[in-house]
Amino acid sequence: MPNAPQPTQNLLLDKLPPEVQERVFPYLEEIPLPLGKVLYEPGDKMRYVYFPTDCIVSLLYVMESGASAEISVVGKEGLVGISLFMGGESTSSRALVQSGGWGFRLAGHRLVDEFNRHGELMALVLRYTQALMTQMSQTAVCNRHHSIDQQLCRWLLLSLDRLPSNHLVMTQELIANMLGVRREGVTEAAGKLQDLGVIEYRRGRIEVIDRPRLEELSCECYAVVKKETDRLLNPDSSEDWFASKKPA
Amino acid sequence: MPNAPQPTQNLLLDKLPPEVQERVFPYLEEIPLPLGKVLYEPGDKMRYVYFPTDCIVSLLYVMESGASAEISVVGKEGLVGISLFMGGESTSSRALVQSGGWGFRLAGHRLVDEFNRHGELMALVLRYTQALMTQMSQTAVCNRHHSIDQQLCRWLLLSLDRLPSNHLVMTQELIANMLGVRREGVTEAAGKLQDLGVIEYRRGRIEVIDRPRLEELSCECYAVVKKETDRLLNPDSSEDWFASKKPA
DNA sequence: GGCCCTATGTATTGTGTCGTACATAACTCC
DNA sequence: GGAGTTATGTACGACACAATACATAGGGCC
Repeated sequence: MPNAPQPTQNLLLDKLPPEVQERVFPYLEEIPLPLGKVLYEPGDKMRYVYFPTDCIVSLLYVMESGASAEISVVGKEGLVGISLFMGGESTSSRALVQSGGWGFRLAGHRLVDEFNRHGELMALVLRYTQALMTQMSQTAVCNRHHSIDQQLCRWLLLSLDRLPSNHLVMTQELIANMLGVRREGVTEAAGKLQDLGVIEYRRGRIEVIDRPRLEELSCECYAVVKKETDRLLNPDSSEDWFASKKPA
Repeated sequence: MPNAPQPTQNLLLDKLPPEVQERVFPYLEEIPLPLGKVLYEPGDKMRYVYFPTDCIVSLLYVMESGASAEISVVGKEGLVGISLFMGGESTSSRALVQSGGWGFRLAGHRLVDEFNRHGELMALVLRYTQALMTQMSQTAVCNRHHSIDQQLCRWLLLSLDRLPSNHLVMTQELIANMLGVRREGVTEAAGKLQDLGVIEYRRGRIEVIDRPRLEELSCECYAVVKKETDRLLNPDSSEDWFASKKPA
C-alpha cells in the first residue's frame, strides 16, 4: 500500500469544483482500509461516507444460510454510503473491503450538509448512484444468464479498473464468495484463463497478462456497466473515466 | 380496467404534502398503460415520468442474444423514470407494462422543477429510489441462489402487492420472460403450487388462494424487499405500506 | 357447433454447477 | 530445514435447469 494518498485520487472528489473542495476537503480523514474490514453491516446507521483511493469495497448480501453474493463494487470512481443522502441511512447489505488500500472518510452530516446546498456535489453523487444501479442491474442479469467463466472475466475487469496495477491480491476462495459460487468453480475457470495465457496466478495473487482477450471472453455485462459509468460520470469526454487519474 | 383513477391511488403522489400536490397535480395526465406497452427503451432520453395506479411496470434488461431478465417492478408504490432526477436521463434497461391498467404521467421538466425545490418530493423520490435499489440487489441475490420454485413465489408476491385484487392476468410464458427462465420451468413450478392449493390458474390467469403459504414457500428475498420498502416509505407506521390505500 | 390459435402439459437428453471428498503444492513460522 | 497451515487441483455422483420436441386442452371467433 503506498501511503500519503491525495483526496483527488478519488475521482468523485477530484471532479468537484474548487469551491466545493475548499468546503469539504478540510473535513476528510485519511484512513487505512485493510482487506476484510467491514465498513457497515445490514441495518447499521451510517456515520461516515468513504471515498476509496486505491482499494475496492464490495457491497454484498449475506443470506440466512450464510451464502453470499456481491451486488456491486466501489473503488476510486465512487463512494460508500449513498444511503446517507438517499435518506435511508442504512441498507440491507454489507460493505466489505475486498482489496486493501486507503481512502478518505467524511462525517455523514458534513456530506449531507453539502448535498443540501443542491450544487455540483449533489448532481455528481446522484449520477454516481445511477451508475451504481446499472452495476446492480447487470449483476442480476449476469447471475441469471452467464457461466462462471464469463462472470470471472467480468469480475476481474471490474476489479482491474479500480486498481493502480494489473495484479490483484486475492484468493480464489474470496472470489468465489463474491460471485456466490463454489471455490472449485473459480479454480476451474481461472485454470482455463491461465491455459489461454490471459492471466497468471500463484497463491493469492492474480496478474492479468492479456486484457483485450479478457474483455473478449467476458460477457457483455462488463461493457454495459463500463459504458454507462463513463457516460454518467464523464459526460464531457469520450475518454476512459477510470484511466483519467491512473498513476503512471 | 376500472376507469377514472385518482392521482392519490399512487402512494408517492398520495404522500406528498398538500402544497406540493397543488403544484404538481394540475400537470398530471391520466394515461392508459396496457399490457405490453413500452415506456422507454435502453438509451431513450426520457420525456415523462409515470406514476402507476393499478398496473405493474417491469424494468428489464434484454441481452444481445434476446434473452431477458427482470431487474425490478414498479407499481402504485413508485414511479417509472428515476433517471430524470438522478441526472442520467436514460438507463440501459427497458420499461415494459407487465400488467395492464392506468397511471398518470408528468412531463419530465415539471418533475425536475419540483425536485429542485429541494422539498418533500425530493426526499420522497430519493427514498423510493433506495427502495428500488434494494429490489435490484435482491433480484441479483435471488438469481444466484434460489430455485425457480422460490423465485416464482417471490415474483407472485411482489406482483400481488401492487394489484388491487388477488388475481393476475398473466401467461406463464410472460412470467418466464420476466424471470429469465424457460416457460416449461414456470409450468412445472406453477403446477406444484396448484397441487399444494396455494394458487389456481387457467389460461392466462392466476389466482392466489393461500397467501400465507406462498410467503412460507418463497425465499427470504421477498421479505427483505418488503420490509425495506416499508421502512423507507412508511417510516411513521409499522403498517403495511402497500395495503394502506388498497381499494375495498 | 366446429375451427383455429395459443396456452399449458410432458418427456428426453445434455450440460453446468453443486456437494463432497481428498490430494498436492506453496508459503509461514518455528 | 521441517512442520503446520492454507491455497489450489482433481474427481465423482447428484441435481436443477436448458434445449428440443411434441401432445393436449382452453377459449375466441366465425
